Amino acid sequence: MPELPEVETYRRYFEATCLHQPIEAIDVEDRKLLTTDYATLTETLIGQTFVSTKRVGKNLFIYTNGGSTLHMHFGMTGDLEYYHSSLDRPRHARILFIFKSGFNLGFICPRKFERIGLVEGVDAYLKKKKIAPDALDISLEELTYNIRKRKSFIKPVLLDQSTVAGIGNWIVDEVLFQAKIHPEMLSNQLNDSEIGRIFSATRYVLETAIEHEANYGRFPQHFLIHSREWDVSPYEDAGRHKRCPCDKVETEHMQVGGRTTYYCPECQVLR
DNA sequence: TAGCTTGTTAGTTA
DNA sequence: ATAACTAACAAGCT
Repeated sequence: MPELPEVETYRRYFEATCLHQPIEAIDVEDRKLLTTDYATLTETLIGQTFVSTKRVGKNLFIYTNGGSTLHMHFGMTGDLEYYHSSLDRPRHARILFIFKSGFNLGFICPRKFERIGLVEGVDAYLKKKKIAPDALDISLEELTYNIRKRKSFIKPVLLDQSTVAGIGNWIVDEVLFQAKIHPEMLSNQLNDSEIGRIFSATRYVLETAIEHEANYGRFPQHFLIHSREWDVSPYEDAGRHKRCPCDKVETEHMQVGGRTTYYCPECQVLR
């Protein structure tokens, strides 16, 4: 589920656990997960310490005391877990950063869509990958420009990381719901009011999600996300409801751009 | 069980 | 050349 709020939560977790400890070893179960060859990765990082972090969209960058930059992308199912005893090694922790302190950071990737590697620099990486400013940093002007220059359904345009960075399939549905915009509105036909609502809703949804450490079950009841079907604990399941918060109709779902899309046919009408 | 899945990108088409 | 769209990627879950 790693959209922007998860990655921000991982970033804070990493900062709280992994800084300033010499790296003793790196264990890689499957080298396909690396974007840097294994020898270079270990030769560069062993003996160094992590000193600070930066997040842009769904990308986490970690700086070391030796001037290197490590990049992590969490794909669809990535996670981090810091632990001590090797008996506690989490399931699917396919890359381990083993610190001299005896603690370990597990990079968890059940479906192997995740990636780790060294990058030359954050700005160069973002430019090469055509990643737009972070969804919490982008200006209304730049967002407006990036939306209007495209001619497609607004949902896939917002999912495109070159429009704005950090929005994934669940957040985009929530943003469009809060902004009261149908996911199949054409991006180049949105007026200033509508784009303004997308801009505000993006910040509101992301800030709320980060506050709750991306724990969707705890989101406010007027969020559309409670209509989604997902794997939750029985506690969270009790908060799930298919009725739109507007209380007029049930939410519906369809495919937009090949992705499952939830929306309220009453609140989000095609114009 | 066969079909679904949160992200990204190579490949195809226009 | 560029933009839009689709399918594929890997593996786990139901």
